[in-house]
Amino acid sequence: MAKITITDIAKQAGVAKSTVSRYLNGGSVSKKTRLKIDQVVKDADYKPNAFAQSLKKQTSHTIGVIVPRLDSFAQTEMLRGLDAANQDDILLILNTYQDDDLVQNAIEQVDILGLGGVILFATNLTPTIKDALHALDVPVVIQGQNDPAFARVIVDDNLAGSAIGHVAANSTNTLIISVDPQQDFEVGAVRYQAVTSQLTKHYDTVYADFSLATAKQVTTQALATTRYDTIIALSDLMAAGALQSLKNANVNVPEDTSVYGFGGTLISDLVSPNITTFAFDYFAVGQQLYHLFKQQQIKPEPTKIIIGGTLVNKQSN
Amino acid sequence: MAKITITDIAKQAGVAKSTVSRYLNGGSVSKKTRLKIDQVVKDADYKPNAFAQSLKKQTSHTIGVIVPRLDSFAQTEMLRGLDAANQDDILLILNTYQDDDLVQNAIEQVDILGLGGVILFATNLTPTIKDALHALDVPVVIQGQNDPAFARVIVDDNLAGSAIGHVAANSTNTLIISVDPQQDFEVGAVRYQAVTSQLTKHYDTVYADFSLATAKQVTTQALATTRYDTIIALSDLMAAGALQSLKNANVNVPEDTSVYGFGGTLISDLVSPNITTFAFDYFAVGQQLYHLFKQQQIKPEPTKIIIGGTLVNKQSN
DNA sequence: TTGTATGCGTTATCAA
DNA sequence: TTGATAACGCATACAA
Repeated sequence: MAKITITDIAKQAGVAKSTVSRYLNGGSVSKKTRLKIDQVVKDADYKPNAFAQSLKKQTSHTIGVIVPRLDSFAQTEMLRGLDAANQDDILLILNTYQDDDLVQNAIEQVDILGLGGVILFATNLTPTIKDALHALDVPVVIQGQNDPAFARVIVDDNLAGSAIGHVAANSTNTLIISVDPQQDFEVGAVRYQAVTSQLTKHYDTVYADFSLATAKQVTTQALATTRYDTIIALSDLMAAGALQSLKNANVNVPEDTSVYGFGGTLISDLVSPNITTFAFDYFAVGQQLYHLFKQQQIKPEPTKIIIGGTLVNKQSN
Repeated sequence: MAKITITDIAKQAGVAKSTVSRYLNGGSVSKKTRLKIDQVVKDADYKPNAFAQSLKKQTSHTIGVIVPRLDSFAQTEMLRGLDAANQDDILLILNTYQDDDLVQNAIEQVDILGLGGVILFATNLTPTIKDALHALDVPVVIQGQNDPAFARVIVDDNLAGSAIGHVAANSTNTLIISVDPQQDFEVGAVRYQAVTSQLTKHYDTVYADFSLATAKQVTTQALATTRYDTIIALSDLMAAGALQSLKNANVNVPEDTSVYGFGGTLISDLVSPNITTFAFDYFAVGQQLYHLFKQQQIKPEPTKIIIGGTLVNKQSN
């Protein structure tokens, strides 16, 4: 595809290239020349060069979206929401594979690539990462952690944790599959405490890393010594891991043990029995993230947006 | 973060900016000035402006990766492979949500954003899309369809289909959940025919669209009138859909009906019983895609790379 | 309303 | 080996 520039257009239309530029950017152009340029632009299939534009304007319409993992329904749903709300930006997805160092790298890319901003799906907001974010002079919006220093969209972990905890309140012996609060404060601390605040009897807590394999493993370990009538996993995928472990141990769900998850993602419907879960509208989270980002471009302020959800009773309790 | 340019570096080092440019690009610089610039660059934390570079060089180190859907383990595994093999490029992921028009849009972005190339996860290679790809003057690599006009990496659907078909060869009544070959020739025709070529008795074929919901629905429809001893779904997710339908119909797997899938993704382990499937190494596909792309940059030719796989016997047959 | 001239940050050409 | 200069494509201040 031959690269046709603004100069070509100007030449063919018999005007100066600044006139074409004005035409393109909605500046003042007479009706006559407008029509003339209209024509030329159309048959030349002209597309402005984004590099030149960005170089000139010192900013780009590309937003860096930093995500910890792509193989998660919650994340991809949020991406879908972002995409749906997106009007005129390019979303550059930067996968960090749950590695904090890669988050640093990704943030560096902002300067290198001249990104117009950052949307960060945060798990572990380390001081270094926070500093790097603050050093940026482009809008930053985060998701997943409720840090008052940033504009953010979060799901209502208090509501969610309480709701699940409430249903399981009278369990006599509960196993909670959580995550290290150092790794994800929002889930490992906020959601966790909302759950435990409702429980009236004894409970044990084990940590996994959001993966199915680890959740399965720690569950098996726990089951080796103890019998639980309830297992609450702080994510659907970890609940699925627990389910597999229970199956291996020949424990019936829900007859012997009830299982709960969080998220309401496809996974909760995929496994059997389906997992009773607190469903978040991650698509809406994505949409709100985009809107919040656009708002930050106009007026930066650490707004907080909370997205609710609903308890979905299925077959696992 | 103050934007520090090559001119600043030059000034501070007391040399011309062209010298700094040479320094940065491995041109000839005397040891003395090299050390001097070394120092300045380091404490200034200088990062070259990607826009200016791309504008000057008329190409960028950003590769557009066009993917039909993000919420698929196969796709994300390939992305992981791409990322892992990636040395010095930026991967711009363009999600098309299985919409052919969006593929067109994505290809247009190549010119607009000045992308250095395209990696396309293809499902439906329409003439329009093929034309658009050929019109590009940057390297193009595709995955998913075996079109001799393009450099491509594909999984061995003949092998896979035959393997599954062979195991199910003597089923008396088989239901195949396929996809419209117009929508995905490789799966809907190649993989499909490899399967049917092995079957010795009767089989019916229904179409779904790779989603769990549709697969479930068409299975339920089929079960309404007929009893099958085998169901072969051309993807794991569709097999999961079939499984749910069977469960609803109180058909036992594998006692009454055997179920097979393709992919070997997490899904086959998530559902119960686990699905016997033909597992592809999608991570390797991703890696090969990147290597093939880099090779295209040097010497364009429609190379074909085939990635094999293995039959994984689980509990569903 | 239009055109001229300049600069964004970088690379490349060509003398010195 | 070095440096002055032009050019990449576009946007804008300013003059006409």
